[in-house]
Amino acid sequence: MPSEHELIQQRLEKRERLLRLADPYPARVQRTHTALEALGVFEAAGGVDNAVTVTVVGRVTAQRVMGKAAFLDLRDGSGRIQLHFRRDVLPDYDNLDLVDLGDFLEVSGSVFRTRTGEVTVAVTSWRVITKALRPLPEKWHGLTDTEARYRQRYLDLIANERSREVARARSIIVSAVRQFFLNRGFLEVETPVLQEHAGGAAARPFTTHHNALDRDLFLRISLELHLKRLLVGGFEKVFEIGRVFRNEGVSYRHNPEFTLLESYEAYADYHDVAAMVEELLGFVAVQAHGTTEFHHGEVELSLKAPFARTTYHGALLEHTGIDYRQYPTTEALREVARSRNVPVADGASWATILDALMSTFVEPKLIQPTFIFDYPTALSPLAKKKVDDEDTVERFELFALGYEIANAYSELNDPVDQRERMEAQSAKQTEGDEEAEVADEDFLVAIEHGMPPAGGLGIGMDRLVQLIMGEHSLREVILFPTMRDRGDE
RNA sequence: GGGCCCGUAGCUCAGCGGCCAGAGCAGUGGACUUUUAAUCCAUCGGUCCUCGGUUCGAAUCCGAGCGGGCCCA
Repeated sequence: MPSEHELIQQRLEKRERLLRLADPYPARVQRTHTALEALGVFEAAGGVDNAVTVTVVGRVTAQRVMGKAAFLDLRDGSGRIQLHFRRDVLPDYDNLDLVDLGDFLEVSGSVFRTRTGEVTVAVTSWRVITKALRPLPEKWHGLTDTEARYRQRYLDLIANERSREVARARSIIVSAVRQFFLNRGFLEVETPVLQEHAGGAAARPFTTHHNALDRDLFLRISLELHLKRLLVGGFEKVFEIGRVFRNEGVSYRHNPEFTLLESYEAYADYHDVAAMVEELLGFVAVQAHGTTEFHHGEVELSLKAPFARTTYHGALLEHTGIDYRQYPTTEALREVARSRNVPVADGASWATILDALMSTFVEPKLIQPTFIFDYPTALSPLAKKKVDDEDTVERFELFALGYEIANAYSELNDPVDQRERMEAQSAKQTEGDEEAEVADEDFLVAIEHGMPPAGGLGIGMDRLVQLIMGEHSLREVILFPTMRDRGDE
């Protein structure tokens, strides 16, 4: 782009001229106050002009030059402060010609209030501490192009307060979740990302290769099987917040890498976990918003316990009139799906079809947090069966705003049952179901040594941030979402 | 998977068959010592996403592709 090229050339020339005066990229800078603190000490000193002197640093976001004086806006991590430069006090005033929007300055001076009322630094000395070579987005409209916001997030963060707010909220939410589990005596652990078998969930893994070992490895798709090994090892409460990878499409709902929380608590069951999840969401909401009741646009959301509770069978029956127990075969269920215009792939299993019915007719209706208990065994190869019902497992999922937030089981710890179900999944994979679980012999050997009864939980952290912040797209809560190649350049 | 919308200057956008593609901001030059979307004058800046087609003539119409967004089952 010739025009952009010209803008960069002009700035490169200014950089050269600055280099002749002083290094415009110094390693060390002075700073006595942030912008916010500078405003604060001025007020604390009684709002008297020139009573306090500060040195502040930050990025120039606006310039209003009037011949022999100039006002610049300086922004740092705390906020914004105005600077006043005067030719009669600054021998190097003319060097302001070398300053562009986007450059970083270090400035010293006394603080005063202008006649229009703005607290401002009367600059007595200044220097460039970073010369920028490319122009920033426009000051008034900012950066609105969604694609550019995702591909060049740094520009989005410079231009859009909301993006900064979401990023900060994410940090608060993740740290609140961590604090919640630490407070309850859970041990935070880290388990392998590179694995021999990518198990613990139904998803296609990414494959990679270890050269020295000359062996293919997979990026993990869940945290489950290693955390359970730690239960075998004797830790009673463990959790991990980690990145997992699923080799699926990219959209506003899916990113190939996302952040998962999983926790396991020995001697607890899924009802204990449900109670804990209610507390957890309430805690996180209070940390982020100061309250469990908040709204996103029209939607009033309450994360105050207790949440609504229903069952898988009951919810599907209520919203569709379908009693899935009457359709025990794949063919019968496929016919039901067809009659409701739910598209079903040719090779789809009974469980997959059932899941399609749930996601189509039930999940989108669950706006307030709602627990769905007791899933079909066929959907849940790692959960313990109900005592009185072979076909149902002790599992719940929590939904809110129409999507899944949490997934929990009374964990299957009968090694014989676990082996049978893993081998059944394995057989499905051999038949071509690429999302079926693979048998992990090492894991099976581990639980054959005895894994205590336990309640396990998984929460998609990105979804949780969406829920708390009311963001529609996953790409708004992931700083650097995966994007397709643009194909040019 | 289906439908709709968008892609024009660094940024935000207009132009929707007809002189040479425009505006604001940013940039450059000038005026201006309390401005704050500063103001005023002048000026530079384009692969109109890509490829193909229709036409005397295409940013504009048609087709395909690429990228992005929204909606639906």
